[in-house]
Amino acid sequence: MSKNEFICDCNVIHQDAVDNTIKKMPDVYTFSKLAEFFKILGDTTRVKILFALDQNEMCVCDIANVLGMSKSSISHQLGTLRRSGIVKCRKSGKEVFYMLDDDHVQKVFEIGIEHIEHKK
Amino acid sequence: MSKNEFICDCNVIHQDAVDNTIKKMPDVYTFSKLAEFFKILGDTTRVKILFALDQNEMCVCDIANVLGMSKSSISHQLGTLRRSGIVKCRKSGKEVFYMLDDDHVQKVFEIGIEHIEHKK
DNA sequence: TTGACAATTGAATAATTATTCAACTATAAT
DNA sequence: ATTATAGTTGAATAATTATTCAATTGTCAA
Repeated sequence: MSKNEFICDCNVIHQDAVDNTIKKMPDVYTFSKLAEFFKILGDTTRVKILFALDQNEMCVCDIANVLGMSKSSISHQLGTLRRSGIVKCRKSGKEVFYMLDDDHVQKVFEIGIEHIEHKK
Repeated sequence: MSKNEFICDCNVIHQDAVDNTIKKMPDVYTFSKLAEFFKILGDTTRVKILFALDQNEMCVCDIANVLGMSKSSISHQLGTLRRSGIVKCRKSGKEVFYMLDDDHVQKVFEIGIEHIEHKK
């Protein structure tokens, strides 16, 4: 019984590549945050919301109308986006205006769309 | 009963912004593909795999050892990544080497990590 | 202060999906 | 041929999550 069986159900084949990669691996927290970031972007409703917010800052009712969905559903998703630091908001009277938090989101978005167009 | 109630449970507040945004909205297919692309990236196991493949092309057993997971689990995830056009592979004897499909993935990855570091 | 409306929130349901397990295919070596 | 190993695959389970519904909060106008 090799020591690898404690870790995995198969042997290392290319020891150099494996060691080299393990050495460079970021910590668990970074991977977890990175995956969470992409996961939040990975939903049809949320990419539509982000597209809309990339055009203009908007309030919940406007977004609901653009997407043809309920206020509640949009508000839930905006909450998710806000808690993940992807959008931010400002209040004005009864309305709450949402906007993209920073330009990383916008960049990732653009490259994402580029990728989709490229694959067509 | 306003005509908006057929579409949504609330009224349009800023008609210009709404109309402007609707006019620019890409088709459903694009949003669907874009969301799927991000969804595939949005998993801890898959971002780790992609990080590894960004260092070196690797076979299934090597990746399994780097991540300390089973061959089967890694193979399932590689299948998902391959079917989404995010990784590609080449066979060599009994082994199958996986690598990133193109540099869009790498770019999105880098900006993603940048975003995480920036938010720390 | 009462009514109307923008927005949020918690609970429930329904749908999606990651990993495990077991069986299987394909290639290489003895 | 037989054995061992790399990899794939389908089904099942367990966990996660998007939307709906109903109730609630906060703000403005009459």
